[in-house]
Amino acid sequence: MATLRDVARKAQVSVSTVSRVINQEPLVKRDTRQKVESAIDELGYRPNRVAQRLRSINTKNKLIGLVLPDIQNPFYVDVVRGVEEAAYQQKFAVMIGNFDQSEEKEKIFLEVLQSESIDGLIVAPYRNRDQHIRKVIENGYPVVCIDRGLVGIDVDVIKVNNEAGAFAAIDYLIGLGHKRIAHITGHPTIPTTNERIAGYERAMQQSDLPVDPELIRSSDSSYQSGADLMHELLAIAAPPTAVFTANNLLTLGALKTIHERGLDVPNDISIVGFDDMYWSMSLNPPLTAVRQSGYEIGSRAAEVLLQKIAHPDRSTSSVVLDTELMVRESCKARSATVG
Amino acid sequence: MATLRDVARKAQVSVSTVSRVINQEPLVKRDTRQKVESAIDELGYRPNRVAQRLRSINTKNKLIGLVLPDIQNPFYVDVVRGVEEAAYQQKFAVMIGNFDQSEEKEKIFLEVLQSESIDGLIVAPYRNRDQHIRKVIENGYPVVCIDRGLVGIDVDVIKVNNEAGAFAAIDYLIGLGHKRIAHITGHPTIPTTNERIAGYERAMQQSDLPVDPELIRSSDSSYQSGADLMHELLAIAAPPTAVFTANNLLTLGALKTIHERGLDVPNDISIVGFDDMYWSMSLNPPLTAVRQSGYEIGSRAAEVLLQKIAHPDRSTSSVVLDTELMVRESCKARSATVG
DNA sequence: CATGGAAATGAGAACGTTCTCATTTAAGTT
DNA sequence: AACTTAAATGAGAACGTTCTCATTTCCATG
Repeated sequence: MATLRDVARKAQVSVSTVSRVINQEPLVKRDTRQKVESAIDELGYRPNRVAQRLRSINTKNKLIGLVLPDIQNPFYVDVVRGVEEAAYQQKFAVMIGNFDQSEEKEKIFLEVLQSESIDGLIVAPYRNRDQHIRKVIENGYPVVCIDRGLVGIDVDVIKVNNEAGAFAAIDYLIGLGHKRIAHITGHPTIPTTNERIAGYERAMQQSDLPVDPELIRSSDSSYQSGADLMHELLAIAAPPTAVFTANNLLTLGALKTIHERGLDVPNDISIVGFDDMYWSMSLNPPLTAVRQSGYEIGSRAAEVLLQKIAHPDRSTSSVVLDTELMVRESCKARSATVG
Repeated sequence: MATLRDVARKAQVSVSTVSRVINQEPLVKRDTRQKVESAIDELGYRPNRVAQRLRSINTKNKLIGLVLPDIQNPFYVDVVRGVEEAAYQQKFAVMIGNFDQSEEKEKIFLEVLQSESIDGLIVAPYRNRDQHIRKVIENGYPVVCIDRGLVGIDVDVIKVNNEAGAFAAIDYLIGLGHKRIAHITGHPTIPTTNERIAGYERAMQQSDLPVDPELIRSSDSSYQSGADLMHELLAIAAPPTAVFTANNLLTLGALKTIHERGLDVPNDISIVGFDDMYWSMSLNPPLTAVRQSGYEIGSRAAEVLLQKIAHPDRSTSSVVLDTELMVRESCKARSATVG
């Protein structure tokens, strides 16, 4: 790789001048600039980002980190795409770390990021009292959170209106005549879970329907839990006629149980999922789902982060995006007399 | 962040000694080592990887790149997980780039990687005559390819036995009594496509079945193409009784058309897909598919790359992994008289 | 008690940039 | 022409490491 020196030698100018040309500083005469530029072209010179990074105190590093709990979740894949897109526009590189919900891996990755001297970090905290991330913030790195914030720290957050999204789903089911609506959801310590439960309850209460605690089941957000909890729900005395699942893995698990039991969607049971996936319409029947745009969340998060990097004393803010109910064919009207 | 100097000052030794301790070099007296280690602990020192990277000629960078054409494809997500796992074990960080099949983005990302002075690169070339990657190899970077190699360059490849995988799928369908078996596949310029077609043909010929060119349809590997080609296939005079789709997006597209037409899987038509997904079993009916383990491909690729980085003059090799036919419920026996 | 040699440590250049400050060059003013 | 000021360029330190080479310390041996 050619270096600044090589270019300088070739263009017969000093290293400083070449640096100025590269950084588009104005104080360079036109023909010097051209001389340098052609030398750069001839040598195929590209600045060494590592050296740039080492030298520059905090600007110019042009590298941000993205830390995700589970890259297998299609929602986060969309986030990745959104972040990359926004970052590329400003010539930032993105370092992605997926920690598979392992705290140990998360810690390692956060350390790597810091010793790579990144400019900032986008993170979807697994818990909202994540100590490792807290430490990163205390070290002075700009951080933007996705999905949920952190307790006790004022931090930028990009999230979705979970309460309203859940409300819309339940309200839709109620509108179809459902009265016994189950909710399979994640761990109750996670804020998004509570928000979704709140939306569920508000919709039920607004229509004067009872909130039966037996119908709200939570555990971790895994495929297996979805299957197990659905199993439990089908076993109770007055089983639900509709179910609202709080994320895509739970949805798939619930569907598995439903199919295993030989039940038909939507004739025997209706289902609405939180999280739309690009293949939701390929399920049979196509799934009705609450869509949250991971892409938009990612790109907004990146924009906020880049601004924060540029203006470190910018005050923190919180962006709440809307969800959209994608009505497909997994729900069916229920005559008022039944259920 | 504390630096080497800070540690040296605190431990009352020279910078060189601290460096030696960090790099586990043997020439340090036991109690000096302890003094330094406790200073490191007290200051919470972590080596600055950027500086390490700048200084070390080619060893020790501890950073590899991973370049993927489409991170939305669950197959590549598995690859990511495999690569990360193997890399972490040796304290390598992974820089992931997803270029969404855009040559421009791919080029930018490859340039970024090089100016980050990575140690090596794992790449799934979109085409097998990718000029950008070729240039990276010529620049002397160790490169391992996934899925396909590059024409005219001797490069390490980790791939799957596509021919055998396709053969198994078709042979299975033939065993069920199918005779008119369609194949929806990707662009014929892509080597994997040809290999899968070859497997298809060999299976047909082995059972003395005609290879009807009308039944083999190819275009790009998109969802839309899957839907369109399925449409075409259902319109011909003697439509197929079974279809083999060459990747997951094509499978989903084909399923969409089948469902739209009100056809039933597997009673009206059987389907086998190449690429298994974690939610394949949640489709209705659960999809029979040829499984290639992205995770294993990724981890093997990382292992080979790390070895190559450690021993640059290692000769290139090619690893071919087996596929596995996951029989579920999307295929049904066909009586010999029909079709 | 030198003394030779290994073991342990230190001094300082180097990696490729940026950035501050000094110097040179150009241009304008009287 | 002499002087002032602004524009353009250059010299060299600095970033936090590694690494070569030199120096010091230590111990065993004659």
